[in-house]
Amino acid sequence: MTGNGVERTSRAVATRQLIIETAERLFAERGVTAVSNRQVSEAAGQGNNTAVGYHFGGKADLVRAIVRDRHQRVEHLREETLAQVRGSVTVRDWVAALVLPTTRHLADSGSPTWFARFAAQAATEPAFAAMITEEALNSPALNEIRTGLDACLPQLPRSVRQQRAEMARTLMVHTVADRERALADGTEPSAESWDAAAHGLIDALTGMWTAPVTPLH
Amino acid sequence: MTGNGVERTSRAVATRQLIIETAERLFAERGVTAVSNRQVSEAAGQGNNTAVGYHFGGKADLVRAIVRDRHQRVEHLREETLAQVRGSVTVRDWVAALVLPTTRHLADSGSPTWFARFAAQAATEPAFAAMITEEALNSPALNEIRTGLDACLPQLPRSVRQQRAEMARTLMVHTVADRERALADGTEPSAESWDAAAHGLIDALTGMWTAPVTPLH
DNA sequence: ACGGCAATCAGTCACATGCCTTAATTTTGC
DNA sequence: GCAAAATTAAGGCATGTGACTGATTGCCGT
Repeated sequence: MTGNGVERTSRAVATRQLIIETAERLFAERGVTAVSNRQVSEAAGQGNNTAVGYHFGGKADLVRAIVRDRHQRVEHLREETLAQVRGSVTVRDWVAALVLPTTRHLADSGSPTWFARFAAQAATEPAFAAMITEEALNSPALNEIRTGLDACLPQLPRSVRQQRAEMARTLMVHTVADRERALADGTEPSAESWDAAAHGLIDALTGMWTAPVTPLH
Repeated sequence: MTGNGVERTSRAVATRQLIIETAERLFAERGVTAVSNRQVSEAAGQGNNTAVGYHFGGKADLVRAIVRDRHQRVEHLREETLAQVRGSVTVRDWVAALVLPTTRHLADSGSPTWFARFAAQAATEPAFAAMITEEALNSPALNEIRTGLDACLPQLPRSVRQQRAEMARTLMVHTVADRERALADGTEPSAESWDAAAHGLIDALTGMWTAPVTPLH
């Protein structure tokens, strides 16, 4: 049947993983909707042109599988980081806990990487945006970081808090994607390393979260 | 010949404009690459299924035309705003000059609007990203605002300035797109009005730009 | 009024895609 | 080992797409 996440034969999980990685790369380079399931299957070396359909169901399910695969890897890093910040009441610490797991993962993954560009596109594409945010809520560590950050900013009005949370998410996703794209293009990235990019992002996000709220008019 | 921007008959410019507006809507709702030229032509009421090809050349040229059309409208508002801030040395003033023209244009355009979502997608799609940034550089007012803002932050290192400029751009584009999407979905937007969203964005961006730069390690 | 020409319409063709069917091959449960 | 299930291979089919072609409409200046 359609591989629905249940453990299958080792060959099957290998091809699943191969398709996931191939698709992530193609999607990042050419665009999620611009790449057909057929192209993914063929690029993954599958003679069967319906390999994506067989293993995942459809493109949406493939996208979800890619996201889950990466989330799973980043989650470990998030838990590590979380252990070090837990109990802190400093905005910067919690912002760092939000940023560093992702950038560390990218740095550890060698070069080139594709996940950041893929994620930015998937989050922007109307067909997948809802799914992406939905998947993000499944991370316990991420939710704990969010509440920890909220606790550092008790005076922030609800609407401002919500707006800044959206902005923070947007900023993280697209900033790392921009750097990844620059690395892939060969154009000079604005930060020397993933660590430098992360620190710049943490500075900026901390400034954003702690910015004074001016009244309307 | 292919409508290349030169003034043609009134019927042609009318259909061109009709296609532009139809395409903007379809692209915003379903995704730029997910919508075919054929669908755009038909949705615009053109019996000819190659109307897009005839009037614009290809999808990339259509996207460019949409962007130019909106840029042109926003540019007027930018010049007005610019006249009021010119000479200021306050970061917040220049940030406001960056944000308000777009949000004002969206507020003035009635409801629903589609440009913000379209722009966010086009800027993220690898096939169009370069063109979008290229088009953005054609705005004299925008460039003056950028230099004005830079002048307010003379102590900022080059790399940090560049990184924050990218972040500011990303943040503006996607934040207004998020609000537009929320309006279209019927979900509660995090800001009550375009003005409120703009002020929240200005607060956040000002905080981001003026955030202290911490050294690495 | 009328002839030229831009603009629109209508139909066609080659091609890629998603989905389906069938067969071959590998893995698993017993 | 062996039968059954799972996986991969291979090809076909209907549909949608971009590009091309020729016919038709309607506006323009003379």
